[in-house]
Amino acid sequence: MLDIELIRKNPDFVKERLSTRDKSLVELVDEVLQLDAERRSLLKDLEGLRASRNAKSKEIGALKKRGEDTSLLEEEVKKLKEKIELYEEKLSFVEERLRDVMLRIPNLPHESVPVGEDETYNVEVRRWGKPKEFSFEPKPHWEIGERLGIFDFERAGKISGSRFVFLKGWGAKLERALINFMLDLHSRKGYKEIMPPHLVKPEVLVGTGQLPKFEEELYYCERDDLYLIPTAEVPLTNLFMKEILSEEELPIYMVSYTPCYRREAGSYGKDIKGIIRQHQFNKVELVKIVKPEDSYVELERLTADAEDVLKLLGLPYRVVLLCTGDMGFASAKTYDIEVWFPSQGKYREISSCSNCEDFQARRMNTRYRDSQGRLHFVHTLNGSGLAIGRTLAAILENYQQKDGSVVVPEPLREYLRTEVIAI
RNA sequence: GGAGGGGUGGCCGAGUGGUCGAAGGCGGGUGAUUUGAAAUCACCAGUGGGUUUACAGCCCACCGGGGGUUCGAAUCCCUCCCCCUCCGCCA
Repeated sequence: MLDIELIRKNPDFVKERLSTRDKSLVELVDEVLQLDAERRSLLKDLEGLRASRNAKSKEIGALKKRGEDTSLLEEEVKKLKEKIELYEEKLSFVEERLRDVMLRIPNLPHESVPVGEDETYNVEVRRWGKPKEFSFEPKPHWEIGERLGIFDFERAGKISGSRFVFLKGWGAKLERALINFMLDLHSRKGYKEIMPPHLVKPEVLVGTGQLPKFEEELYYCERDDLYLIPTAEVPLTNLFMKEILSEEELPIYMVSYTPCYRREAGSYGKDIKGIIRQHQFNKVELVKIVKPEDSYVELERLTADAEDVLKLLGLPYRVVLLCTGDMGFASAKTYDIEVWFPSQGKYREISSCSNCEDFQARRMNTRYRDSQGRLHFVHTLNGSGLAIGRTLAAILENYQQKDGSVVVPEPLREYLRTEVIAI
């Protein structure tokens, strides 16, 4: 959520920044300004009425103590009460609308973010590793995996539908090895390992920004009014929802492995083959809660920590700075890390590292008290470190051999106790 | 799932219809004392919102959430949520 005061005091700046994402957002700002003015005018009247009611009720109390007659005053307060109720109704209507509009406005892009309406305006900031030259035509990961008997898409379709998979044998083991490898790596670097709930309340998803705008992306359990998490970012970032942290507690670094559940509505036809886009996938997620002045340095470090996973696994990648039009709803600045897929001859997203500044903190109401005793919203960051399924796919493709076997990257060997996965 | 108990400020905890935004304690801040610290003493401090140049003053709201009774609710009623204890069930 944006700071209403910023919108009020500097509407043109807010409009300018938002329109770099999407021109139509300007209308929402105008709506906010109008509703906010309405709200304040109603509130002023209402508070005046309440003040006089309070004063008169107090007087009644005093008069009664002395045994005097109060029926006239009581009659007056009764009339005031009706008027108050009317104003309260009007006000809560306006406030509800204001809140709803506010919750649908995305974060302001940071000034260092390139302006552009789609991914063609993203800027590559660095590359690491050289794509391997194959002496044969590199196969897509699903062909490699099916031949090795480690993917079973058909039976997954039978029991769950499309975009699900059974990982079997070495596939399941490799997935598990990657989870452990990444958790171990990040916890050694000072991230605290967390196992969060996978089902969360609606307000939690409002906190991180998935609700109210992206409801159709989420799995929902109606009987219990709970949502399946689309990423560990949701429970981790919200861990300190509605809390006031002390300055010494910051920064907080967390790492978590969870499955992610996404309906992938509106992605029909995209990546139908393979395990790139699934309704359920595993991910190791990094979340940081920091002081505002540190958040941009922390974003660079977070991104570097995610990159380390690929470096250690020897997978070529590049880092892309997303443009304004391609960034997620809550983010002020995002780096995507894209890993090389030989069969596609392309880099594909495997991690997304974002600084949300105080956007989520406002929604969650997570603050900290500084040494002067003042309250500030924290800044929140998140990044995949990394998406497990896509890492597994990248390993299959980058480490495939002519005979269909796959070499196990060095750091995973101690977890898998094998150097090669063959039929 | 059943029975009972409970949710009050950063924390603990008193408060059962009218100067209660809320006693007291801890923790915090400022000052005094001290060479310094501890201890002691004095004083200051909730959060959000409105008004405003103002973190001054004034006003409004907030005692788990929502609704109700009343001239007036932290206090009474309804409802939901959460926590604790016991029983049942269960990986």
